[in-house]
This record gives sequence, structure tokens and C-alpha cells, in this order.
Amino acid sequence: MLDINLLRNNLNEIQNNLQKRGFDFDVKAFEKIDSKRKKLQIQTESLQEKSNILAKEIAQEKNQAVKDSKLKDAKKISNDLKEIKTNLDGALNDLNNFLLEIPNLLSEDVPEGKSEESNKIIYEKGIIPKFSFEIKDHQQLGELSNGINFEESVTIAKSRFVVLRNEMAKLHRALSQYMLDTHTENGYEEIYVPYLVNKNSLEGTGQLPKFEEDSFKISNEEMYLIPTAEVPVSNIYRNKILNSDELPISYVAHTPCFRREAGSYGKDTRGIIRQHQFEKVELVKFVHPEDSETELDNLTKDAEAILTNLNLPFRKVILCSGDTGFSSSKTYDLEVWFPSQKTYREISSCSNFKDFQSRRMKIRIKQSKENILCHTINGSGLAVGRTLAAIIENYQTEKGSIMVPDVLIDYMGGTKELNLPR
RNA sequence: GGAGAGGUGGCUGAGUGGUUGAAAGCGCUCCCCUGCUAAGGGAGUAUGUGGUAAUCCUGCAUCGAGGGUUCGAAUCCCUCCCUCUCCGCCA
Repeated sequence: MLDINLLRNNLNEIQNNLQKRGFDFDVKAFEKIDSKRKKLQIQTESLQEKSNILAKEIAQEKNQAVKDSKLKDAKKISNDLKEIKTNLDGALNDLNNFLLEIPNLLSEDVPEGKSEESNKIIYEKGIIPKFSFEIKDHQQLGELSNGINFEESVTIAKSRFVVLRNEMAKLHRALSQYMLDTHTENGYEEIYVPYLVNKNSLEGTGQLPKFEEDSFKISNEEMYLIPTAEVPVSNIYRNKILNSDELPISYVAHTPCFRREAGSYGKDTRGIIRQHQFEKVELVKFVHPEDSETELDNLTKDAEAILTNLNLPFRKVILCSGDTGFSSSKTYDLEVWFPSQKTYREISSCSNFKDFQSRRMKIRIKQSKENILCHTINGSGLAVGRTLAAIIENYQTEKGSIMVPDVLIDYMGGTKELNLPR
């Protein structure tokens, strides 16, 4: 959510900024809603003041006749108040709904562009493997020894789910263990959180009200399956005031993520790149506003370290204005190389939300004069399923086996090669 | 799931219809006193949002959440959420 005072005072600037991401900010509508709110609020509050004063006078009034007449006045005011308050509530609601639909302001250094084609590559790292044989994609490789099974998952659930078996399941687990261990060594506190969250939490991080159709909702409770650990972890401090000496607070959480992927029919139907359920290790930071730029860089580096250590070729891009997410002011994507697709695919998304989420969540920092909103940052470190797919493809051998990356061998109980054809 | 008790400021805790946004204590901040330390004295110390661009000033709201009764609600009524104790069930 944007600062409403900033909106009131910098309308054109904000309109221009939002225009870059293709969002049409309706200045007239805003002014209309806000002036209506202002009028009603002033009316209501002055009426309330009158009512409060009268109530006090009635309490102290000794003369019965005077008291009766004041009671009569108070009764009338009370009735008027009821009506006008309903109107004010409506106006405040309209205003709030209007504000909730406005995306975050973009940082200065976000390149302009409409779609992902305009994302800017910052650098490429690692060596793209050259294969002297005809390569397979991760689905083919996984199915070779029934490590990846899509028929079973359809029986159990439906499409876009997967069953992993045997060493493949173990490698999948090894990956999340390795990521958690690496991040905790780098100063992140490991945290375990609920996978079902209430509506307020989703609103706090910005998934609601705009993206209702993207999430799975429980039918017999007002609860949602988390689309990312960002939601439960960020909301830990909803309605809290933090001390500045405890910042930055850094958390790492490993959770499943559930997404309906409405809007992506037909996309990535092959393999485990786009699933309704996937594992992710998520990094979340609560930081002082002054530090959020550098902390985003730090967090992105921590995510990159996993790719570097796994020897996976990747590149870092900064998302352009049109591709940057609703709540984010600036986002770096890390994209890993997929040999079968001869392209880089997103494996981590690291964003600085500035005070956009903390305003919704009401996370403040204690200050001597006036409390300020903290900044939130998060990023994947990394998406486990996609990392697994990338390893399978990049580490494949001619005979269809998969070499285990050095850093994972211990986690695999010493196994150095898996998926050997039987 | 059943029965009972309860949810008040950073914390403890008083308050059952009328200057109570809230006593008292602890903590914290500032000042004074004091060889140091310890102790003592004084003042201050919730959040949000309006009127303002803003200090000041000032209004309104907030005692788990949302409704209701009333001129007036922390206090009475209803619904929901949560915590504790006992029973049941379960991993």
C-alpha cells in the first residue's frame, strides 16, 4: 500500500511512476473518493465531539428540566451520527479498497519496458556445459528410472503435481537441507511456519485482494494455502513495533508452496518447472529503511551462492518496469541454465518491497520521535523443484545417469551418481 | 469436541455505565542530587487517523475482533477469535 499522504501531495509523480509498469492511476477517481472521505470525516468527528461534550454535561447536570432538554438534543445527535457514520464507513472502505489495488512505486534504477524481454541482464556466471551426446530433458531423465512419475500424481491429485521416488526424492530433500544449512551459516534464523494462513496475512504481503484466483482456498474455513513462505514469515511481525537495534532480522524457511497457476494454461506443461505444489527455501529480511538497498544486494548474493556452489550456470537480471511484481519496488531474478531448453529459467526472485508490505502489515520501528515503517525484502534461496530439474539436466551423462554435485554428496549419504539405468 | 475461567498500555495489574486513554507498580528516557557504585528526588513515557505542508495546538478513534443497547460502554447484551484449567480424542 502506498502512503496516502504521498499520494495526496505528489499525484502526478506517482501517476508517472505507476504508468511505467502499465498501471493507470485514476487521479480523478482518487480525488473524488478522498474528498468525499474528508467531508464525511470532518462532519462525523465534529458531531462526535458535540455528542461527547453533551454526554459529559448530562452527567453533571443537576437541574432536571435542563437535563431533559439536553437528553433530547443528545438523542438527536446520536441518531444523526448513526446515519453519517454509515456513510463515512462506506467512504473509508472505498478509499481503502482503492489503495489496496495500487501497486508499489518502482525504484529509480528499474529499467523501463513492457514485458520480460526488456529485463536487463546484469551478469552471467558459471560455465554452460557442452555435451558430446544427444541430451535429454529432466522429465525424460527422471522417468528413466522412475524417479519422476507424473501418472501417479495425476491419479492421486491432478495434473501439475508430481511424485518423486527413491534417489530422486532423496536428492530433492538433500537440496533443501543443503540450502537451509548454508543460509543458517550465513546468519539467517531457521523458522518453521504454518502452511495455511488467514486472509489478513495474504493481504499484508499483497497477494490479496488482487490475486485471489492465484491461491488455493480451503472450502470449510477462511484459510488459504500459502503460495510462498513469504506470506507466513513476513506476517510474523504484523501489528508489531520493532526495536531498531534488533534489525536487520533475517529468516530462512523451507515450505511447500501452492499455486493455482490460473493464467498459465499451456505454459511449461512438461516437467516439474511449473507445479501446483513445490518446495521452496525462502529468505526474508526486516530492515531499517536506510539499509534496504544494500540488504537486497546481500540477500541476492546469498541466493546466488547456492547456484555458485552447485556449479550451475546462471545469470542475474533486473526486472523491467512491466515485469516487476505488484508489491515490489525492485526485483532481481536469478535464472538458471536449462540445457534442454537452451535458455535460462527463473529460479529465484529477490525483491525489495520498501514499506509497501509493512504499511499493510503495520510493522513499525521504534523511534524516539515518531515510529517509522520498516522495509521488507525477500527472495527464493532457491526454488527446490526447479533446482532439482536444473541439476538433473546440467549433470546428466551420456548413459542417462546424473552426477551428484560435490556439495550434495554428503547429504546423499556418499552417493556420487544416481539414476543409473537398470 | 464438552465444562469452567479469562483476554486492559513495553510488562505486571486496578477498574462492572458518566472528565478513565485508563490508578498503582515495574521497565524505559531526560533532569537533579551524590568521591565511584548502590540508593534517592523530579519530570516524561500507547497506537492510529483527521483538521494543517509542518512544529505547536487540537479533534476523533482504539481496553482481543466485529455488531448491539444507551445521551454516554473497558464496564451490559450477541457473534466470532484466542489463552488457561479439567475431561474426551489424537500424532
